[in-house]
Amino acid sequence: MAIENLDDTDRALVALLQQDAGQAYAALGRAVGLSTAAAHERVRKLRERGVLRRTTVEVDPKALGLGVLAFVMVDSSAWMGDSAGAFAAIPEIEEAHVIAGAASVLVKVRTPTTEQLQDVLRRLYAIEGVNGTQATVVLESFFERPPSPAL
Amino acid sequence: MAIENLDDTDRALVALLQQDAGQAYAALGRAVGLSTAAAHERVRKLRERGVLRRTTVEVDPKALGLGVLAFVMVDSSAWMGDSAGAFAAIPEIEEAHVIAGAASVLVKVRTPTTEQLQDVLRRLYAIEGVNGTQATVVLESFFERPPSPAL
DNA sequence: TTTGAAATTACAACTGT
DNA sequence: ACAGTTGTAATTTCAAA
Repeated sequence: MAIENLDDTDRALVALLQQDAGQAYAALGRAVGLSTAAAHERVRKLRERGVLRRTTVEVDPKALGLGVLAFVMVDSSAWMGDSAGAFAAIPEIEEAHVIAGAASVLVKVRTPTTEQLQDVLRRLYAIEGVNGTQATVVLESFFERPPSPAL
Repeated sequence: MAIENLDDTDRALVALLQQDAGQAYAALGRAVGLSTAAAHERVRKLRERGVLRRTTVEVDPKALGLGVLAFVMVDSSAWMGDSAGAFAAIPEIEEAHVIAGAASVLVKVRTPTTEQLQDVLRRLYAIEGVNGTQATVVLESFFERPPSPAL
């Protein structure tokens, strides 16, 4: 699952789909020099192998009423390695990563208001082992984009 | 563009599309109690209004050879408000946010190796006004998911 | 909302490597 | 066996009534 063998065609297909997952297989095939069915089969296999996960839509967070974005460093006294579930149970948390360094978990949080951000912090404190948080509020997002495939 | 008026049906459609943007309009309509064409029209308008942006595929970063994830706090002496382009020009940077607090920009970086992470830091230093970076390497990602619509 | 034509997807059977 | 090609049936999209 980790080390996958992707050729140039696979990588091109991934890049094209990241840009626009709605386009027809015929268009994908044309772009990489393959027939419709061959492009289809390649993509099916990429999905099967787990290289491609779900197809989603990017949303404008502000339009959903999510105007506040913050990153929170979560300090803990205990080993947080299997607390993934506790973080996932807080829907406002978009990402949670175990990090090297001072704090032990870094989370990305989106809420409608700063009051609700505070409420998320309260719920973070309720997680077993958590003994401190340090929130950094985002003033402006320059951009957020999908990972670009390594050369 | 910022304050949008979404009813419950719109929000349900957004949530369904985030989960699986590939499903047919007939299925979407059934799920929210609408005809195929009505669901289609709703989604078309959500796109038009910019609530829904592009449809993409989620990829497994490891499968693309992107095994290293890090968050970097970028300190600067000058106003970084219009340096978005300079950050966007570094493809390894997935997100860049202007933040309140000590450092002035927070970036999310994905690279194949830590050597290449170091190279990204070098390129960050080359940006006008940048005078310091502080990288935090991710040991394990619990999860990364799309923003869940506010209640 | 329903209808229907055009486009697209999904699945064959087949071919060459 | 494997990956690709063409052909075709079943779905789906999407505009018009």
